[in-house]
Amino acid sequence: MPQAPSAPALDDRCETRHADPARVDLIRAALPSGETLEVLAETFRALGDPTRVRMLAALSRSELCVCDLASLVGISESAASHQLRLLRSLRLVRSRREGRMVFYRLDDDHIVRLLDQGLEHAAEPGAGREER
Amino acid sequence: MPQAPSAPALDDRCETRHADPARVDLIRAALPSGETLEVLAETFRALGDPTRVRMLAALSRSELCVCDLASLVGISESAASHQLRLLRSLRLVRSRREGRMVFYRLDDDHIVRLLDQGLEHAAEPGAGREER
DNA sequence: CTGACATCTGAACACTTGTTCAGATATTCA
DNA sequence: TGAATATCTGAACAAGTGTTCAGATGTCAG
Repeated sequence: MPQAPSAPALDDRCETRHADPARVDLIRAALPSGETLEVLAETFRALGDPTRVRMLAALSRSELCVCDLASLVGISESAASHQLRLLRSLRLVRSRREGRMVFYRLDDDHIVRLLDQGLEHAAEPGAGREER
Repeated sequence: MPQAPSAPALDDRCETRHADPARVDLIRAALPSGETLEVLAETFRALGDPTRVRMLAALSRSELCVCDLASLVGISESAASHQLRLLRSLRLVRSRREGRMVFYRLDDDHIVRLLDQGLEHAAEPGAGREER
């Protein structure tokens, strides 16, 4: 941890002023790797769509096939299949074929906890987009 | 669980066949309200951006001002301000003015848990976009 | 008040995203 | 095999998103 020996700071921006850059560097170093953060964001983004979150909420109740899922959330089976492929690629859901049908369920309890945690926040008093 | 009394099912789609519609209706009824799911999705979507998730991860370590946050994640201060407004409107961060500077921090422990939960999933062996 | 600084804001742009559509694949039954 | 069902897939379009840019607001020092 260098502690800014002399450095009159040629570039006298705020970052080199009040909150010394050393602290910023420390925080930067403590952050998860860029790749991990990328995966994290990708996962959250998958949860960040009304259609998909409905599908996942439904799947947290019961295993379901594509067409039931589609009718449940009110989209075409094609659209559902596209979404399920995304969710599957991120290991949020898992598929199981039975005859001509494919049943989907949440991949693990992790996802349930994630949904519940989010619901807790969403259900908080005065949640949801309050300007200023 | 009712067991599909008669119902020859005029509309012989899959939804009325194997997984009886009654079960689907039960699940639909058990889902959180549409508005809650909307807020939930909006919250997750806010977390679903690499820039924002970096900002939040940084804020989980320390309170920071806009320009430190901007330099930390490598975007302009204007862009940071835009993102912070979004995060603030969703109650994910909270601001505090001190002189000309504005410091941001996570709104509550909820957010930390949400991030940690997501990180746990993202850090899982073989996480992150595996095709098929 | 004036100048400097930190942050905020609206408009506009390139880029991404979710859906639809048409058709392909896979499985069952006659 | 051939028809029917359930799901999957690629291309393409409309809608939404994050950034940049220029300028506005609010705060402090002189």
